[in-house]
Amino acid sequence: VEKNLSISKVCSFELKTVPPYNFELTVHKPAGWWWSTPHEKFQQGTFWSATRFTKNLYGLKLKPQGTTMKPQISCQVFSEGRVIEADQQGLKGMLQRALRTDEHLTEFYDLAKNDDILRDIAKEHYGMHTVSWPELFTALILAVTLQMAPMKRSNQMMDLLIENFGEDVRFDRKVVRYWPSTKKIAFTSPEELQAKAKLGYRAANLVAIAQALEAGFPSMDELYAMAPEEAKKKLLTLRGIGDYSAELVMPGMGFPLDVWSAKIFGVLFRGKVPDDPRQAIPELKKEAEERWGKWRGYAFVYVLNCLPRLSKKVGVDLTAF
DNA sequence: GCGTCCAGGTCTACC
DNA sequence: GGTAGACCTGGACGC
Repeated sequence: VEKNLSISKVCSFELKTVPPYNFELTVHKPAGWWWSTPHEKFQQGTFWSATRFTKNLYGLKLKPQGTTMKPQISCQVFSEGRVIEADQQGLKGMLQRALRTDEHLTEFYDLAKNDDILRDIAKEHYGMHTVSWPELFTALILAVTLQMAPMKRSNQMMDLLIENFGEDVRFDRKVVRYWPSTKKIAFTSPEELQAKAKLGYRAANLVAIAQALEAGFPSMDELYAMAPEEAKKKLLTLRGIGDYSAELVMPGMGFPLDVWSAKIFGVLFRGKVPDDPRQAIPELKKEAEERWGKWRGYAFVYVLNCLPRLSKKVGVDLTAF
């Protein structure tokens, strides 16, 4: 009989963050988006999640200390075996990058003060940072399953991928279900992915992506170390990854408009839903860049996490699209 | 019940 | 360099 072996704690450290930083709003966004896996847990101020780093699975227990203005995050890492010093440092760097602990928001809030769309919502979620994805492959899975499908179907594909090809991380008396590895998907046939995860035409793309990553594609940390344009160009070489997906995979670098968000920003910028939302995407992206510059990624996240308040303000139900 | 339509894009084949 | 058409397939809808 297989035992539910729990993995044990291997290291802990503190992460200093640049204020203002609200940990809960940052990892547990009001609109419900997850940080690393849909099955991570946030209970009574503590956050249990998981990630893969240099092929190993880790359980993560993160707890905010202090306040939004004097913030710090206590991190505990759980793993099957010992973790060498280099990987500990690597994990720490990954967390800093993915939790945006070193990002100064002063400039964004100054901009928001004079912006009709952002003024109120920046105050409402003061201290909320954007995050980046811990692991590249899982971000690519999200991008691929969001393509050309209603949200319900995308969720179904992701759930089935985790259920049939993913792994459980057991630690600290919690179970966090986690995404499949690149290795697992690289050696799975598109037909099997279609049958078991209902991926449709996306199955072949996902296998090709997994194989490209297995063959030595840069990691997420390495992509963030590149110039943004170079990183995007690299992502675009992956099969099935286009403009929208590349910007979704590296949030903060662009303005990943799809048909759904184009409707929302159409209302906010022009007072109405564009007649042809897909066609309007390039113009709306340009408008966002002119209006918010390098902070457009932040504006994107604040807007999409404050739809109820914005709906009241503009008199259109933005949550209904 | 059944048929039809299309979705939180991307790629290819043609101009 | 720009743009129709095809792409899997489960729901949502009309009848």
